[in-house]
Amino acid sequence: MENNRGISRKLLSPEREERILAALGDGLRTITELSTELGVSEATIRRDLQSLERRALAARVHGGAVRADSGRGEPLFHEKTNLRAAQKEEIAERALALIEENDVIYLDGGSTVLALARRLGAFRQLTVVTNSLMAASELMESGHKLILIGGEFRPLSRTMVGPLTQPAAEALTIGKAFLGTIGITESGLWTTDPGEAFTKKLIMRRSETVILLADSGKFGRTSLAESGALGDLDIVITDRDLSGEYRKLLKKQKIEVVTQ
Amino acid sequence: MENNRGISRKLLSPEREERILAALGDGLRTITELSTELGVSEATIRRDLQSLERRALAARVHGGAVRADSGRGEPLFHEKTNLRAAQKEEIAERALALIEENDVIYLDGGSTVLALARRLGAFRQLTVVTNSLMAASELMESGHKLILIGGEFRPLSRTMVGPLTQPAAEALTIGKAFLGTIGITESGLWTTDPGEAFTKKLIMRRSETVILLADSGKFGRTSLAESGALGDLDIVITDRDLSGEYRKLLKKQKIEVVTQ
DNA sequence: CAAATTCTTTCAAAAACTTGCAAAAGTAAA
DNA sequence: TTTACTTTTGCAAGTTTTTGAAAGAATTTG
Repeated sequence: MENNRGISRKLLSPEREERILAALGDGLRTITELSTELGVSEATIRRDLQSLERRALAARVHGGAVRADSGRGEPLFHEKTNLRAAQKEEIAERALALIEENDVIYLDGGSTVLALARRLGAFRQLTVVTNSLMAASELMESGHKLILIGGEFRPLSRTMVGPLTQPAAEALTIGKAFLGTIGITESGLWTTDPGEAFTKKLIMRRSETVILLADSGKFGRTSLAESGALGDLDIVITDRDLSGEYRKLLKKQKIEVVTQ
Repeated sequence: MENNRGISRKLLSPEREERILAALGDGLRTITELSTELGVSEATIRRDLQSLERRALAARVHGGAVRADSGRGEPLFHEKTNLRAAQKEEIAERALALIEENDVIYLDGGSTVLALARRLGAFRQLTVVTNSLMAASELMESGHKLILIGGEFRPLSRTMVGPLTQPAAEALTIGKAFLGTIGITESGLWTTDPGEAFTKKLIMRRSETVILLADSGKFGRTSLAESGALGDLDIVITDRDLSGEYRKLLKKQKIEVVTQ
């Protein structure tokens, strides 16, 4: 037999894939539940879930799994995708006001920035640099000059991240960078993936103006990897629910806050 | 019998093709089911499905098969030309035979290479480098490691091209590069766009084995930009209609020709 | 910290797949 | 029609993949 390095399955039949995803439909399911429900052993369920996880269709947790709600490229699992949709649209609208014709802008991954990408039809001629395949799809036929940062593809966020993004990014100078984030605290920005953190920091260095798009729910949240300091930011666009505490914190760092 | 590299059937009768596709109509069917249903041996069913798969009409999985079109999530972007589609599928099938588990491969733009990308599910673990957004979309959920070459986006071909692709490409070493082309003549390969030519040449330099996928209609055609010399190629995969003239030419350059 | 649960890895059996071969079924030319 | 040739088919041998069980590692819980 061939050496397959721990990858234990070639393909999952579409039928069972379908059934598992359906079973995962309503929240978290345990391995035992899935096993009895589909009439196969727990070992098999584990292998199936491995396959689904590898393709970013499900996320495993100790004892079970949840569906990776394919909400257009947002890394949210059991959590709601569109709970803050209204705020995100508002924030995108405000970000749009910061853009001028002929700008060179950078678009990060994340649903808030994607909402901004959808609005760029309002302009005639922009140079858009991005590491997000979602944003790129959105802008493919826009007529704007589109530059993709290469790198390793991260299925969960549908972005290119990691060290390979460096050489290409170093060759560019960006006017306004629009970034999203998982969380923001006193000590800086937070992201789930180290590769993503790497690329975010890189882009901040190469940008004249760094603009963070973060709804108020992001404040106070942390995650695995630190992806930049507050001092790296020039402008933060958020919604009106931002607490006074963070308002003060940003002010102290001389960061312009756009709200309302 | 002729040597067909594992492809064991020339043609499937339209009548049985019809019957099998009808049987596949509603979801996944097992080989045994199909065998008893159509009254032929399982071996024959397997060969029939092989034929259907080769023409992208059905997808096989361990234990059975599903219809290709009924499955979810296929048509991401509409494919333009179905010109020479059969040849392209054949060529892709031969190209697939050159790939081994754990290879590092490069996929160029173009519909022939895209047909190859669609078949990569047959492997568990590949590293796929590409400058094609179509190929990337196809492989997003494949579980393969996917690396996108960054650069300026060229809408027509949905690829990243030009000088910006250089820094990222220079950082990689590719095992097998699968390239398409607009035309191929005595003096080399031809492409419509200088930026695309630049990137093709770059990739050839970074690849151990350069494999050109070109149906016989490409031979003798030129275009705006020269994108490489014949000497840069190691293998050419084409269809059986290749004229003796070009056969000789490739032989003289010590290029392996895979046909039929 | 230990017990209980869950996960990963390994193994062997079962199921499914591929390939080579020879017989059967087609096809085309004489 | 016969003959020579090609293609398809079913079988069988050999290979690969999937699966469930079990042992040991890792994680969670009390």
